[in-house]
Amino acid sequence: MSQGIACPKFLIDRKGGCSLPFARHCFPWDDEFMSKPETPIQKKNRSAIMNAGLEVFSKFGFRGSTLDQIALESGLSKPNILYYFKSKEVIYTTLLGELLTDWLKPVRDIDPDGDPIAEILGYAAHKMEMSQNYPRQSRLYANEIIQGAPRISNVLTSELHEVVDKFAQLIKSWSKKGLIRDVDPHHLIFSIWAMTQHYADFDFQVRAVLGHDDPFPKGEKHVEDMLRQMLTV
Amino acid sequence: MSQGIACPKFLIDRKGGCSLPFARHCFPWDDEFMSKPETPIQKKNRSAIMNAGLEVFSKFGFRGSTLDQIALESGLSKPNILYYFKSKEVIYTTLLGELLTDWLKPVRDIDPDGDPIAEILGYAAHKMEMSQNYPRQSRLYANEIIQGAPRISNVLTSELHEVVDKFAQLIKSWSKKGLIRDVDPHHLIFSIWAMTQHYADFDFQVRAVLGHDDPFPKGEKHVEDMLRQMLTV
DNA sequence: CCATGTTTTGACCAACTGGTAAAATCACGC
DNA sequence: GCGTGATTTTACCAGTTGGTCAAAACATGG
Repeated sequence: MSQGIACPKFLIDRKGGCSLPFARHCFPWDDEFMSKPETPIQKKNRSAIMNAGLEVFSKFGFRGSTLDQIALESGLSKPNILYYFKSKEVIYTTLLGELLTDWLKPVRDIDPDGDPIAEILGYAAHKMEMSQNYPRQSRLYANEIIQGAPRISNVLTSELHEVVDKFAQLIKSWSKKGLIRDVDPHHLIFSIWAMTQHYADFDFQVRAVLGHDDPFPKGEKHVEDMLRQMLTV
Repeated sequence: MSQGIACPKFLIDRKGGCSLPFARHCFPWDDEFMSKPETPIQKKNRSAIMNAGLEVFSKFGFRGSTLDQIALESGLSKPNILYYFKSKEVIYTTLLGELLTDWLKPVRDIDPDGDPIAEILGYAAHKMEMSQNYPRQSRLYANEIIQGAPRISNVLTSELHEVVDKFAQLIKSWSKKGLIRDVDPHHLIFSIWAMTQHYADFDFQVRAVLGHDDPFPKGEKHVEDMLRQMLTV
């Protein structure tokens, strides 16, 4: 996953200032990106907090998670966590920010000049790997959307909307050229998201239903099969 | 949605007793199903609480929701809510119980002697209507599963597992008879769930991406198209 | 080994949480 | 219109919550 700059622009000033270290001491130069480089100990603790936050928030959502849970999970004390991140909200939005970067990149990376079916299937396969290897990120995102995306609605209606529209136009043009079947591009994208993220978000149900059978090799094959059938002329 | 008996067996005794009215007064005869019939006012208030609980729990999950929110939403005072339901947990599990009944029924109703593609597409269409008309139920369920289904894992591994296996066998037999393409039945079911529930759980994202275009007529068409392509030999 | 800045902690707070108890109010059959 | 049980409210509680603060402990370059 991306390291990313600590404070994506769209998240600034939701609760005053950014989430860089020394949040409470550094407000004057904080927004100005004058911050000193991270010490090893800062790096270690900040990443421990991010990891613990991901663990907790992805399960219980923002409201359902507590700093005490994150403290326990990260092995740091609560005040110590608030030394590295100004508030619970900043931990959460920082996680969301990193996530969105990783989420949007592979859509942007789709090659308009590549083979249409290979490009689409490749994207789906990539999403499938994300579900397999980073299920917590997917669940964090799902939690936020289910709530009505209170903290990222602007990103959804601007950046995501834009990037998806572009992808949809590309799909449409492939259809027109007869390279793939005529499909509703937006809803095709939704079904890719739905089918792939399902394996992360509903992991528990999937495994409960399958018993001891591992979901992944077969699941990926199935999704590929499904899309290929849908797209092949 | 089903009215359902107020207290499904599998939910009994999670936090002592059932969720019938007069919960606190009626413990002796509560489990014995000796309860008096509901008065109109009980009916009204209990349904107001259920509705408010659904509204709140579906957004914030169990941990993230508060009785105060439910009180506000339902227009009743907090102690009054606890007069009708013994605890926050009982409200939640009652909702989950009703939900699971409605969730499992259409799977059981699939006709082994019907036309395979019509049966599968019919089931998908039904799930799609559920997403359109009862999105909060879907989100409540999603929230519970994301958390690892702490209160319904036994139902998932028993009743759901069983009912899905039966459906999967049916699909397999249809494949063998050459009535539909050879597909992985379990993962086909997952993709139906994923694609249809996506329109409820990710409603906000879907609408953000689509702009002013309504998701539903086209979404349903797309899902139908997708499944038909997948299943037609 | 000391001085300075960094990191961690313990004590604390006001607001909120789920839940209780008892009194007050209400509805309705007689 | 009165009595009885159903319903609602008021006041309250103990535990949890996000967050603060000042002091203590630590690290580290000189």
